[in-house]
Amino acid sequence: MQDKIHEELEFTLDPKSGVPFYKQIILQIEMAIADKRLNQGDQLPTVRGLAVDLQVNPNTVARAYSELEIRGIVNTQQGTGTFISDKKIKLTEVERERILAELVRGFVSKASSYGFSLAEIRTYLEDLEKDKEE
Amino acid sequence: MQDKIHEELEFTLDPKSGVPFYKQIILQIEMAIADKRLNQGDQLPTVRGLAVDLQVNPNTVARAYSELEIRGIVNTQQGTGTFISDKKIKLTEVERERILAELVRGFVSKASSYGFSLAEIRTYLEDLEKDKEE
DNA sequence: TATATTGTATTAAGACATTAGTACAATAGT
DNA sequence: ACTATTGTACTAATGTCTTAATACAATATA
Repeated sequence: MQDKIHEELEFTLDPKSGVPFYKQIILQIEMAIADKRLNQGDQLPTVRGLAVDLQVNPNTVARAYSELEIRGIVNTQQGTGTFISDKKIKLTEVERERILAELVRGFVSKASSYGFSLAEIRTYLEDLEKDKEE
Repeated sequence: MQDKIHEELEFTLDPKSGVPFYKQIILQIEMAIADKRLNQGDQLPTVRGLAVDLQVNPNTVARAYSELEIRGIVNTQQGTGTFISDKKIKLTEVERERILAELVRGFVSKASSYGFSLAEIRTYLEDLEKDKEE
């Protein structure tokens, strides 16, 4: 048993968005991790619990958790629950670098096609960092 | 009529990748733009020509071009061809900012969920820039 | 060792995505 | 005008995605 479930997560689904339910769940968990509302060891809502809240089939929640598990972002244990994993002990620096490179590559190629330069993107990120500090 | 078609583009398709043909075409064009192998005004291979080269139906190439056209990345004219568009005269600064923000938002939230910090991502981009200069 | 709680597996329905076949339409250049 | 060259529309076949129904399995804990 680890930490308690964060009640303040407040997941919601938008059926009109065209984004599949399970992807919306993944995105909201990613966001919560980025915002530090979810941290290592935190328990996610249970598959069943979240399914009831969101009024979807448990499989839909399970699929979201399953994708996050494949990525190493959560750990799941039957009978126990699903928890934000402690990635630091699982990924080597080489693996981290490879994943980041892959993420960045896809992002940069898309941004470039819109006419954004590498420098422009970096500057934008710098501004984002400054905003966070304030 | 504008510039000649770049012969050195060398598009290829990997049927085993699981990525749809039309998406592979889009990605390779985005890459070529990022690498400056394609620049404003350049003509892309014709729908039919590329279809023959890649051994796919013309509609598959047309679909790739069509998506790029919707994004404002290429301009298409029947009887004439498809060309890399001059985005600078079409997008306002506000629109540019909005698009970049949207791209970055998705990317950062995903990267964060893998445990990458904003600072780490920015540093990685800086290194990329330095590599390009060399 | 019950039994409640947690996640998992299988299947099927419906919608959507992907591609090819074929025919059509607009423009350029003679 | 003619004709070659360019992109486009329509349709059908096939596969994939998304979700739900339902039943199953592992763990925790009383």
